[in-house]
Amino acid sequence: MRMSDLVAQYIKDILEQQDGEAEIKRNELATTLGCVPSQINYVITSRFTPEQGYIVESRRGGGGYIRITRINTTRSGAIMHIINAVGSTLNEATAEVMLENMLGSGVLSQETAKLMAAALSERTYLSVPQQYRDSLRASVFKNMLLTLLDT
Amino acid sequence: MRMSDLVAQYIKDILEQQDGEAEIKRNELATTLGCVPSQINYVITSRFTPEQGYIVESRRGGGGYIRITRINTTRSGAIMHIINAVGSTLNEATAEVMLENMLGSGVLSQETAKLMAAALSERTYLSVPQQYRDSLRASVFKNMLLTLLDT
DNA sequence: TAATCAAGGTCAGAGAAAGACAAAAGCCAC
DNA sequence: GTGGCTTTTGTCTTTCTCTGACCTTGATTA
Repeated sequence: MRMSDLVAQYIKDILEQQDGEAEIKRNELATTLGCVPSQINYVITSRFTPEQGYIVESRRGGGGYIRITRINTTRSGAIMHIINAVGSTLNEATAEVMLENMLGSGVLSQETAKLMAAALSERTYLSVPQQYRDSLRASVFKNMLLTLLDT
Repeated sequence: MRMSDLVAQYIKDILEQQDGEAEIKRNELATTLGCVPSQINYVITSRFTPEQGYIVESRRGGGGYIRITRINTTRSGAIMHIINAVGSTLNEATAEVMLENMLGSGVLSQETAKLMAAALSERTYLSVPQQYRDSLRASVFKNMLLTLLDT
């Protein structure tokens, strides 16, 4: 197993145990896992980005630390958030961005995201007059998201 | 026997042993079988394509790999069958029966089935005049099913 | 306040893997 | 034997990982 995976796993374990928040000491962790300190930075910048649903804060100097927080600790919370953000109409581009974000933050699986993208794509709505499409899309999107709340 | 056949056979053996999933290291395999690494790429692109029922994922860099997954042909076949069975219109009741059948035969997961049901429900289409709904539903259904073929 | 110590941050370079692609070599059908 | 396919090989590229040297920031202490 790669060193980077090991470090990532270690951090994820802490996040899991501590409800989405992990505070580590860079040097200490590097020593524990037997790697060089900058490896920790590498892992954080490559695997714990905002894109992937994490916030990272740190502090230097004596008593310094690195704190990694998982955004949207609960899946339902994230989904509710999106549902609320969608108004009565929704265009395709916006829908796609939202799907990508949810995919990136692990709220949706690849399969689910693709499925939803298909159900929201303009191409799928060709048989319906343009004037109805954006409100239809909003409705489809929200109804699909609602079903994800109780899984 | 040709080198390419040897490589293909080797991969198929692993797929057989490991329940449809083979993870290999390109250079290692090349060394084992006594060929050049790009030979492996050739075999994969010529014999393990999506058309032939495989999904290939890979990763470069230290600790990289190539993962080949055999797609479940029974599932794809079942999905294709449904797609072909749906005409240019589809009412809610029929859609629901189809979903239930697929759920029952394990073609769809609970989550996927619920998601699709939401995207096809009459309630979701309230903003669209009735006359468009059944063709819209058919279109949404087929497009969603298509995305399930390559997973 | 200045010096010192204790963190973490940055960045570039080396190395490890896979990918792309084109040239060369085989193999058939005709 | 020629044209067109598949196979084989090699070269160069891209992506990802790991490391070390040096930098910046914050706390402590003389």
